[in-house]
Amino acid sequence: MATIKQVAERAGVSVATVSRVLNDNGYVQLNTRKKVEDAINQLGYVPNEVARSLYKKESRLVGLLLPDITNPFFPEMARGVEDELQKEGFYLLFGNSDESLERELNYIQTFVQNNVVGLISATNLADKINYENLPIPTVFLDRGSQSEYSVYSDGFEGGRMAAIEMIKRGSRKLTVLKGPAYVLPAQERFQGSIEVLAQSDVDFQVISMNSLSFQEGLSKAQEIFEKFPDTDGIIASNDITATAILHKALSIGKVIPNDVQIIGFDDIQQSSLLFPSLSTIRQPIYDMGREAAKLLIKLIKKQAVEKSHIKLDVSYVNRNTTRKVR
Amino acid sequence: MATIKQVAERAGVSVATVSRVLNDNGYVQLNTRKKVEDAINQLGYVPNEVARSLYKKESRLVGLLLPDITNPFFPEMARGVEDELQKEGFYLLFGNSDESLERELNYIQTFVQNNVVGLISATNLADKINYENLPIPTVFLDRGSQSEYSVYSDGFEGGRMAAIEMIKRGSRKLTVLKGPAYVLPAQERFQGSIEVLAQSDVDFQVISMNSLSFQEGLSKAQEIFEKFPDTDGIIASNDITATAILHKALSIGKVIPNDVQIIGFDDIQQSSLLFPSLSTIRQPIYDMGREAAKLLIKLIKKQAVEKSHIKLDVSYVNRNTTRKVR
DNA sequence: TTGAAAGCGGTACCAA
DNA sequence: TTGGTACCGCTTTCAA
Repeated sequence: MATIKQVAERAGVSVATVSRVLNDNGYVQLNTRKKVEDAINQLGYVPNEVARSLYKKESRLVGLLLPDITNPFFPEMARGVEDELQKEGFYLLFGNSDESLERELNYIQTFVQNNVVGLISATNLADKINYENLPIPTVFLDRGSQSEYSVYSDGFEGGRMAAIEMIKRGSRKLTVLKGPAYVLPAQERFQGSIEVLAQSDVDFQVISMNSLSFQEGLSKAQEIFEKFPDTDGIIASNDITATAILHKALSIGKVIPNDVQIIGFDDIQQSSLLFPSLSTIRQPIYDMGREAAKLLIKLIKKQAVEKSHIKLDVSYVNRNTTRKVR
Repeated sequence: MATIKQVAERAGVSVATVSRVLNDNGYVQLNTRKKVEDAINQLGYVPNEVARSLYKKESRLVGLLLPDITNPFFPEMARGVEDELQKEGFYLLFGNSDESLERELNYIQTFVQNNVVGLISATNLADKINYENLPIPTVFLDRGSQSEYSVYSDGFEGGRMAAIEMIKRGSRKLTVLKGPAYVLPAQERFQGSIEVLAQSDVDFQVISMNSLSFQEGLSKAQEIFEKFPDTDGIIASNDITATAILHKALSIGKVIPNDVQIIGFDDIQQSSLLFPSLSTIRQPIYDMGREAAKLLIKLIKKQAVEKSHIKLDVSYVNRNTTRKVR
């Protein structure tokens, strides 16, 4: 690995001059520049980002903290973040917290130690407090308005939509799944659904979940179909649990959507691949990632930020676990 | 952010001494150590990794290069890599290449500029050549033996298994999908299947695909069912295409697996969630990630490496797109 | 057992 | 328009 010193020697100039042509600032005569560029090419020199980062006290690195990239919700989001950051020449330091506070704090510290210029966090667990004294801007993804900068989607409205569609499509005895309290976005969805249902003429019941896992969905579905065999519509907390419910329903011989309508939330990729394909409330996952990155970039560059809380719209995706509307 | 100098001042010692207690080497008297530790705690000091990295010419960072995290195959792999690296205190710099050589080279360069201590690459496109003059060890993931260090699974044997199972379960007119030439692992699978079929008494045909996307799977399925309506078994290149085929088959009224058996490759998470769930050849995706990380760690630590090419076993996963064996 | 100081590879100020 | 050099925060050698 060639260094700036070697380039300077070969070009017969000082390191200061090399630095000038590298960063394209200060005065450099044309033929001096030429000499330096030749030397750079001959040596295959690339500047050491670490040295640069040390002096400037900032890098081209951004930290991205996710609960678990293995959850199909997050890869799309990560991709949105990356694609947007890449345009501006930023790179990702990346970690999964598994919703463990210890892991989360550990990653945050490591990111900071490595001079990241910003942080995007999509975890549920951590309190704002853990991010408060950081020397760098932070954007929270997929969580509500309590934090200073955030990008999320309109869960409340999504919950409303889900309930409205279920009723419109004929369900009269609904079951609403309620996600665990620490998953904030799931709470908003739930509230939205409840609001609509409470104002309507249908019966409904609420089942609380301890996690949004497939396994948990399966066992809750079992419970629902056993205890309330006349349920004709289920509003799930996300697509994973909706998928589990669909699975269980099919395996015990329910006809979907005739016997039971099912609606999910998120619209992860696989939801359209199920058979029957899953009707759901779509979050613009990829765009959420992009918006978060765009917001962070503005913060990094200390540009004016018009909105510090960016709420994106959700939409109903009509597929085959809900009935045709008459 | 406190610096080592501030710690030294507060503790009334030199920075050299602070460094010694930090790294736990050299002689430090017990009460000196105490003073330093107190100062560290009072100031909330954490060492600057960038400065450390600059001097030592190595970091705690590892580069991970994937084609696309959005492809459900890769998150699990990435998780395996991360979980193993984390144990040793390494962190991930991460990028998606989209199989673009330009992006790939760009990421590699950035990784190197940031002093990564090692690299794991799961891309298909890039030639070994792009990695040859790197100053750091590289492990190739999910690709064959041409490269110096690699972790992959036994695609050839997997391809054989797929064909054997299809025949055993009664298919007599098989269609084998062949992935694009640049996706090396897909070629091996294909070769394995072909070998078995060629030695058997069944009819078979080969359809070449230009990509392993869902869309392409859908259109090839259409073609197959139109042109060869008597096909009673399809061996797909991966689970994504198998899913597309399943979809198309169901939508035109085929009964699965009675009319047509379908077998995939990979066993990505969603395959078990389909209805009917997808029979497939399972790659130990998570373990592949872990093994790659373990191998890289050995290389980084310059420990002896017993095997530079790690081939993991695949297995047949019997689900509901293949028939019960009599 | 401790401290002074050189050096890692850059950037940027100041003087020439 | 250029070069010398201090400095970023840390590690390590050498001398005390």
